[in-house]
Amino acid sequence: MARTARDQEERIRERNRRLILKAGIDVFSRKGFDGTRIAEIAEKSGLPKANVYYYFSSKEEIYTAIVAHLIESWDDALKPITAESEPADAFRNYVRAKLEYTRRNAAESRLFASEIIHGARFLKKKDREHMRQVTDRHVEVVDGWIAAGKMMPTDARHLFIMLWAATQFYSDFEPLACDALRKSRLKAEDYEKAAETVIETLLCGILPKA
Amino acid sequence: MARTARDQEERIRERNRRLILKAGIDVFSRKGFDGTRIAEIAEKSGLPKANVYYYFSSKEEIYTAIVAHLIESWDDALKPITAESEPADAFRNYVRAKLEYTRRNAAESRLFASEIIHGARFLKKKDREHMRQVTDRHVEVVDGWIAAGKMMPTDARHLFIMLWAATQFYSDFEPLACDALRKSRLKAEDYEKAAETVIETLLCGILPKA
DNA sequence: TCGTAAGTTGACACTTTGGTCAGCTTTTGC
DNA sequence: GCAAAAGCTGACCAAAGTGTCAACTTACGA
Repeated sequence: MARTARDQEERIRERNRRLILKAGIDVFSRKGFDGTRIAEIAEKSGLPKANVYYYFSSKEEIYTAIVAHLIESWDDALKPITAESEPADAFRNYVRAKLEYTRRNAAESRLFASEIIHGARFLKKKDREHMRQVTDRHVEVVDGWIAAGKMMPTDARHLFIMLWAATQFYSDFEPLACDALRKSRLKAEDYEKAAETVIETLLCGILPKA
Repeated sequence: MARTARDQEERIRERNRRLILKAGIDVFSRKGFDGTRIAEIAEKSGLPKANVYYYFSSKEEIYTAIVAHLIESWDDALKPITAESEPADAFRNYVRAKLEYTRRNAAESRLFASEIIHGARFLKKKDREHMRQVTDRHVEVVDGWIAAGKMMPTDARHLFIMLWAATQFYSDFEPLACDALRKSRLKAEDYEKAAETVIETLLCGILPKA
């Protein structure tokens, strides 16, 4: 038999933990930390409540596990920003990748947004430091582009904030986005149009060329 | 004596309701709807809990009163966008006004952001419709500018989303903004710099002119 | 000054909910 | 096959938190 004891054990652990975390993302993102009841996570994951506590020792532990995990997964979206690439291509790809990511992972995105809005209570020092360093590295890249005359002189840090803000908005504040666009739901094509507008506005400006 | 009975009565009512709403903004913005305990609002407002329930029949009523009130106060920030003004001036003034407003009213801003992120559960139909109509009117103005050749053709609705996103970010996601800017706290000058960057980026684009 | 309405409040009832636990079943390693 | 470890779970508890209430005080109007 191919599956060893250890294998099987890990399989059960992993499967159930994943079920719990997945249900947690769903509920936490809709209700926030305090609004979430473990009973609902248990229900969603198809496990009895006591079983949830067998794998996680507290509500906070589930929550922080989710937050920590999704921070890692964001690094990918920033990949397009490298010193070797051309600014125009890099920003185009970044905006597209980020919008696509938040569209597909809207729940995680909202969960994180809610966490930050309420003061980043449960965001671990380590994870914050990681994000700061990733930002620093990308700021350096942009400053390099500016020094090389490939870009107008701009404050790179504020620029990244604008990019983050614009790309998060559609998923995090979906009700507002829907209202502003006069749509009942956002579809892939709305995100396409969003990417287009953000990119065009950023790269070309909104005034007629002098 | 100038103050009549009616006056006095209103004075007490108004004063206490205001105390409660003010405390509510503070606590709701930090803890969210579910994380907020009426006891804490009572404490902050210096009133006993039972007295809070004398003026508001439920937690939800306090919350929705706050949300409804702050939606009105936002209309002011959009004042600069009128058909008569020049696009460049209008956007400049709008961004400045909005950033200044959110800086001074960060708690309200976060409270509203949290409400939207969690699905706008308590946002009244009437208030949503009001916001939609305000947006519509401003979209018409921008479309007018475009038709008159004063602006590059751009999707006005996505443009307003970008503006909203960028101007809300610094207050709503202050911890992230601090990290990105490598500051421990945001000061007025940081908002100044933010306004500058947003305006420059929007109006001129980030690439060297062709 | 006195009756009435408004305002105040400590104590309490009731529900929700995070977390525990003791005993059970299943799986594993040998 | 069997002991030990891992996994499972219904029942329970204590804390917290919303909303109520009946009695009390203050303010007002005539």
